[in-house]
Amino acid sequence: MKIGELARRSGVKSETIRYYEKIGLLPRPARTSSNYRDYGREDAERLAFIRHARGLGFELAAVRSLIDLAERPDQDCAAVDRIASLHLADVETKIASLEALRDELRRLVKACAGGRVASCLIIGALGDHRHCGTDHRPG
Amino acid sequence: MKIGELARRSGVKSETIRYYEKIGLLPRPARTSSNYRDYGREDAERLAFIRHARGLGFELAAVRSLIDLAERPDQDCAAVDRIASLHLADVETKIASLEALRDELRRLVKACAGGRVASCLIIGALGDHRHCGTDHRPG
DNA sequence: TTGGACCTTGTAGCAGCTCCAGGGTCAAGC
DNA sequence: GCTTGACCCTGGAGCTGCTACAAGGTCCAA
Repeated sequence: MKIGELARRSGVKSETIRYYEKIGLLPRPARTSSNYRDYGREDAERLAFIRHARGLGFELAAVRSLIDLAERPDQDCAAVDRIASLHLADVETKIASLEALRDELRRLVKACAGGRVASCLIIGALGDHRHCGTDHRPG
Repeated sequence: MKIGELARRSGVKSETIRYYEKIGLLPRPARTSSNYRDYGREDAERLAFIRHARGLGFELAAVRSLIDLAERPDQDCAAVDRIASLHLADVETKIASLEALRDELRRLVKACAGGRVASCLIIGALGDHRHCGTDHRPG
């Protein structure tokens, strides 16, 4: 199977597949006589695994660890659980800060009653020094 | 005021301030005889505006637009409202997909009852082809 | 005069792709 | 046999929003 077909089957773009290979997330596949990448079932499965993990928001480093773990079936799966739990906590943190952001944006948008920019409450809030202490940035 | 003091006052790092200048978000400030950047009150206010907007999660392009608008006080503030509303919608979308992610991660983590990797439900789910259709990626 | 804190510039790095240029390969149709 | 178009190859640049160097200049105090 050439890269295009693998891309169609997996839902991962050819460029991304090549990128995964470059960073060592996918092994270098066999090559045809004309130097085209030639993938098999195992490659497709590994790529599917990566796609699922990425779909769940795991970073590439975490995906790498998960693959390593999946290849050592005898080990205790506590390490897997740890990676997933850390990621879950991370997602929960992100949600919380985005919710705080959302609430503040809602207040601002609601307060805007139209009119000139000069009296715009959104612009006013952005220039307002009373906001200096607060920092909503996630992470 | 030199860049270090502006950084301390604004809570924005010197490197970031220089970066904002480089991309044209801050104007090039006056210089002292020894070529140090020399900032005034207006610069500090503009930087505070940027920091507030960034704190609310606006992208730099949006911040640029907001600054442009803030400098035309006679205009209708509908454009401001539009930028903020779009951003709010964006944040809400992100929250929704993160919540879906969180729910799925919670299910997985909960399902993991310990034991060997071979029987780990998390690893199992990642390799499972039934997940192929779903894509949780935000954006 | 020496040290340390500050400033200057330019460049490279992070994540995770995405896209492009400039070329090679291959099958179908005329 | 030749062209067309779809596909493949490599290497490198670009995206966001900083952050972190390196290598040097400036200034003030002990």
